[in-house]
Amino acid sequence: MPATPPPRKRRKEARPSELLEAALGLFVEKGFAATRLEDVAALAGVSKGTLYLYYENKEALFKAVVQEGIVPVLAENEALAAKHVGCSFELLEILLNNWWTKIGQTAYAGITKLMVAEARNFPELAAFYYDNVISRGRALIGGALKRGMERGEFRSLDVETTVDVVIAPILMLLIWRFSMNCCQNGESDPQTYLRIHMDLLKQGLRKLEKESQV
Amino acid sequence: MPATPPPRKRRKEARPSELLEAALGLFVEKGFAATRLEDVAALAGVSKGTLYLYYENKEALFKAVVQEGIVPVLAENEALAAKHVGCSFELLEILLNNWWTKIGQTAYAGITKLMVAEARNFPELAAFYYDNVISRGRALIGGALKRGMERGEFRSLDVETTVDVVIAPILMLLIWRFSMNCCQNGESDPQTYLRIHMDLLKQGLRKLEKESQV
DNA sequence: TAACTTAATGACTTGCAAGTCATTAAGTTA
DNA sequence: TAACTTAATGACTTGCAAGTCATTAAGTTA
Repeated sequence: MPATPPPRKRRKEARPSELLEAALGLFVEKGFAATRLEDVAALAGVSKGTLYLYYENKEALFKAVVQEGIVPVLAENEALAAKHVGCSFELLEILLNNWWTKIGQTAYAGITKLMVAEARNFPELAAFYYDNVISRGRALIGGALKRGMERGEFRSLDVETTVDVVIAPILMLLIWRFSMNCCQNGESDPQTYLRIHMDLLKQGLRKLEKESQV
Repeated sequence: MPATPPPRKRRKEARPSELLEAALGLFVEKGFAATRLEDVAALAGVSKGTLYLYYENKEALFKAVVQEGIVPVLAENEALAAKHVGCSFELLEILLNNWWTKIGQTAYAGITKLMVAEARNFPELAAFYYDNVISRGRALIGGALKRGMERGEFRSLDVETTVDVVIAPILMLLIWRFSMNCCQNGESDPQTYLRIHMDLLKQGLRKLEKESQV
């Protein structure tokens, strides 16, 4: 006997968020190029044709994932920075911890690795991500460092470059968990890693008395 | 009139190294999955069929690139570490600088990014790279840190985790140049970046008098 | 110089995934 | 309940790249 297909439900409102969630999961697991839109559709419980009803193509789907999931956290961090009154290292800690909590500990961490992995092959996505996430994130950390130097809490270093040095271990932590992590036998847990990074940074950035003012 | 094809030269000895060089260039530019073996062959001046005469498949070709180009630098660094007699921070500097010179400044830097990018989709390559490059590299840096802690030059921290924190900025530097780099307007040059990293590290690792011994 | 060995070729097969579009049917309107 | 609108489907088209293999011809041996 021929199996009767399940009835097709029409749920125009629920589809976009369900598709984005499925897309996030597969993009993070497989990467951008290797994710099949048919699989995204299946994971969201619809057919491939339906996906194309809501998103023009793979790139549009990806941009929507970033826009909905990551951009809001930057806005939140910008608000935190604007109203901060304490010392600058504390501000740095707050910003990095919030990023770690909202992005690093979620599936969105995988987007960081995806962008690093596929930027070269998808320059338009790279430009979108740079404008909407990276440049804003760098400005945020750069602001905290500049503030600390101006208030005499940190020693004077080139801000733009120090930003990159400060965020590199955080980025690597996010990236690692979605790449070579598989091989490692679970050494270095994130908590310890972040604590050591902040420890080294706190002592490393501190202005020592014997050093000359700039 | 039909163009006469150029004469086909038989050069069994020269082919492997020419194919490896072409493969390195394209792997680094496009990534592993997106590199077409036909393009590798063309860049090396042979046909696709010829490539398969020398390397069983794409994975074998990649392993050969790593084996010939990267593994020797690790052996060299192990020799440098074994014969070092000065202070431990100096050893750290020597190892990181040598890695930067021999790998970071060459096309091989792109292999770091490639592995991070494609480890998940090619677990066998990931395992090969982990065993032959990453674990040896970590052991090298870990040894220098352990040496410094035992001699009382560095404060006591979890070695395995500190290794990751110390190498993260170097890895990010290599990775960045082959991914999002395209978007950036040339801020933060490698020289300044490495100097700031080593500056922060030198002061960050230093054992301060007031701190308790472990 | 004829017979032979093997490096090199490239047309071909296979399989996969993006994107399309004619068809179906869920839910609404008259 | 018949006519209509549009959400949803999935077979199909298109294009691409890995890997194969029968054929060609460079260079060697007898």
